[in-house]
Amino acid sequence: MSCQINFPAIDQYLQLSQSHTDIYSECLRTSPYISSSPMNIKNEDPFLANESYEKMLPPMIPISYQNVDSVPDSNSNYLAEHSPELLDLDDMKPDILHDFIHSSNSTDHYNTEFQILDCPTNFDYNYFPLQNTIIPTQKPETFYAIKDYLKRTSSSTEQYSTKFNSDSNDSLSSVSISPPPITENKTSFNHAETKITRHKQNIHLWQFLKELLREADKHNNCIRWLSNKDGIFKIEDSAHVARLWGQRKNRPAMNYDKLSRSLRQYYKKGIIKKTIASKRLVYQFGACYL
DNA sequence: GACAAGGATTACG
DNA sequence: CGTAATCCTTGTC
Repeated sequence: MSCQINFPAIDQYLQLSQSHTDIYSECLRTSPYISSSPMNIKNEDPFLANESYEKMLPPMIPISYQNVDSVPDSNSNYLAEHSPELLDLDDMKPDILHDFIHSSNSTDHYNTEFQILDCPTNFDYNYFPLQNTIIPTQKPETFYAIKDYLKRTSSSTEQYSTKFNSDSNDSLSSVSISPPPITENKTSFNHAETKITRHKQNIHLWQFLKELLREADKHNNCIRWLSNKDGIFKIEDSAHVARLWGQRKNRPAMNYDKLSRSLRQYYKKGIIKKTIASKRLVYQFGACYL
């Protein structure tokens, strides 16, 4: 069972990798997640076999071949010679994810399942987990599916059997996700030699503000939406918001003066702007960051 | 006095 | 190098 999906970043990956036929063949051979037809998703994975996940996951891309110093087959020499020319697939994941998110957002089928909050043009892969990017509205499995996808693509050494528990204050049910099959071929690669880096979560101010806006009730309404649709919000208690920001960043000396300076730095990037009729303590997220 | 705008410098990952 | 933190000046309400 397969489905057609179009992801430019994956296209690019495949295009580049096609010149390395042997390597690409090796990718196919060693990964159960990418089919011989580039745009098809194979459903050998029990995780993907679930109908509800079928269209939601981009093909799993094998982790980077860079730094692989022992390839236990006849392609060993070829890989060793060509691996520096290959893209670091870890580096491509942001683009792939970006494609995926935008694709999901623009597809009617998914519009009712996702609420995309953040789709910055300079998608920051370092900033995970995704719960600050995607809010599950109807199908928590969808959210967890992505989360699990990221988990699996970012760390092949982790155990895949993960149980995600929903917050107690909403109606989301918990979902158990089974481990994907690890083939002999796949595990034969020396993954320990590949650079699998878990970047430390480093939240940005605009992301933090969105977080507060999402749970305004928890913070005495120190910040609230004036127009959620247009991304216009008002800081009702500047000192409180600054204090919360300072707590998050472990900067006890944070105040609104400094926080607002950081906000103004966003102007030229289009992340945040002042509203047309500029009002005190009222800001607006740029269209790409809604 | 609180906020806005933005220059300059420094800190940090 | 990018993002903030920090400090500062000038201006508005």
